[in-house]
Amino acid sequence: MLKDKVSGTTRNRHSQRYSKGADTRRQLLEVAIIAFGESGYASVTTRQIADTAGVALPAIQYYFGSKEGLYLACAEEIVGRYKTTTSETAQFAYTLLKRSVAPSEARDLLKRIFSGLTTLLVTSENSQLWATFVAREIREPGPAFEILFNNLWKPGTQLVAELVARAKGQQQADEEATIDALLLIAALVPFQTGRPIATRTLKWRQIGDAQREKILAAINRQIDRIAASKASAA
Amino acid sequence: MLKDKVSGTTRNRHSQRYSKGADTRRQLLEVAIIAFGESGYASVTTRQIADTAGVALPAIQYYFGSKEGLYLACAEEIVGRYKTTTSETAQFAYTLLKRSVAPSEARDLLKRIFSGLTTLLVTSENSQLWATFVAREIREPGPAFEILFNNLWKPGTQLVAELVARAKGQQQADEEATIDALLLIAALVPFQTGRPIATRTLKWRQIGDAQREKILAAINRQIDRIAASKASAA
DNA sequence: GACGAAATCTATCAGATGATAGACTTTTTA
DNA sequence: TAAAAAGTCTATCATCTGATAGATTTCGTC
Repeated sequence: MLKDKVSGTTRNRHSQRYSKGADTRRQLLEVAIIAFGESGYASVTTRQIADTAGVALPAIQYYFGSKEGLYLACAEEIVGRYKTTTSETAQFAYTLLKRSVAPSEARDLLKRIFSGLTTLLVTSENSQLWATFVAREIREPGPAFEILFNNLWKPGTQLVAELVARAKGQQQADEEATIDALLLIAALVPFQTGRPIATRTLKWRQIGDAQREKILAAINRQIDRIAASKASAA
Repeated sequence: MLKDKVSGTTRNRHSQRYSKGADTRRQLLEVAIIAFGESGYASVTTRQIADTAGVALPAIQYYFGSKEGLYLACAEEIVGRYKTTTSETAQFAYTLLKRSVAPSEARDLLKRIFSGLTTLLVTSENSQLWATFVAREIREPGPAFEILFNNLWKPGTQLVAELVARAKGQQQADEEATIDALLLIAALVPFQTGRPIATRTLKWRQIGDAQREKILAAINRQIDRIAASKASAA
């Protein structure tokens, strides 16, 4: 038997009897994140996942309790991976925010962050997979909404909003800066969630390094424009 | 019997025997657009639609042939409504584009268009319903993709791209202008597709007139910023 | 008023889906 | 080496889902 169906961390209490299941569990998670991300919770069947993962159907119930349990486990797995990937930059940014930040400094850090985000969400094959999972759950709140909102979205938008405010010469993010931050983050949507239509509209066959540069240039233009409009009507 | 299952326009050929079904058909469409828009094709069951519409289950097969037929009919219905709603502004814009347009003129027209779009997609209750339908099909191409892409998305983005180019002092939309246009359109996403998370991030309880003004102000800021950056590195 | 097309209904089917039962296999431990 | 835990499998269940069959009702036409 298995105790904690969701996190699955309760194994090897004081003497592990037999543990090979970690591989199967990981394999199921891997396949499920991709499948749920591509097609959504309702469209994916447990049989599809089990078949693709190369395991028998009841393995899902065995390791995750239910289809929904598997879905939640995917979200937790993603949060873990994301935090690992972005911890350096995030740490640096939070440290910076504690002291007074010059507008140009905030602007450059914004560019740096969005360069990383573009790579993470648009270019890198591996992260596209879970990025679609997150994007879907964020725009259509489901069982995993809270965990993704609190761990990914909320800290991310807050950071961007604070930096936008600094770039505009303010000391703290107000509502206007937060809205600008949302629009800036939304600039990634066409190339992540909206990839099929963006490539078609721009007549791109793929999004490679050349395209990545053009996207980044457009986002940097937008950051520069925000920074340039320092004294806003308030 | 009924001939054309999808468009359903083949009735009353030369002498209509008996026709009450138009009401039922309309009612099914109305309910289906909302349901598909809210939850997506796979998550909605034909029974849900039939029950909500207050008709028996086989009515869907009778009028639309199949669930997918109903879905396609929804898309056609939406295209019709959208064209009706936006034809004035669109006509005006296309006429304008035929002659040389001053940057300030293009900028103002952009603002006017996005003011209308914001009302259409964000404020107005009626259009939110089908807007979610369109947004979903656009980002996850399904059976109705082609019709929505060709009739709504393509002409819309082309128009915005041309105006963005003019606002930047160019005579024609190049790739950079098209990307800027995509980012501008993407600015609506947080408040349409991303409404639940945007309201939560901004601590808004609803999106009323006050919020609409703030959104519009942010979009206008972005348009002004684009127009201000006329001489871009090319 | 009778005929027939149009429309709507009840009942049912075949397949898919999430979940479970229970037998069998693998590995650890004592 | 035998007991026990962990893991995996086949077979099956109950339910849901899209679709169909076929009877019944509605209403314009002649």
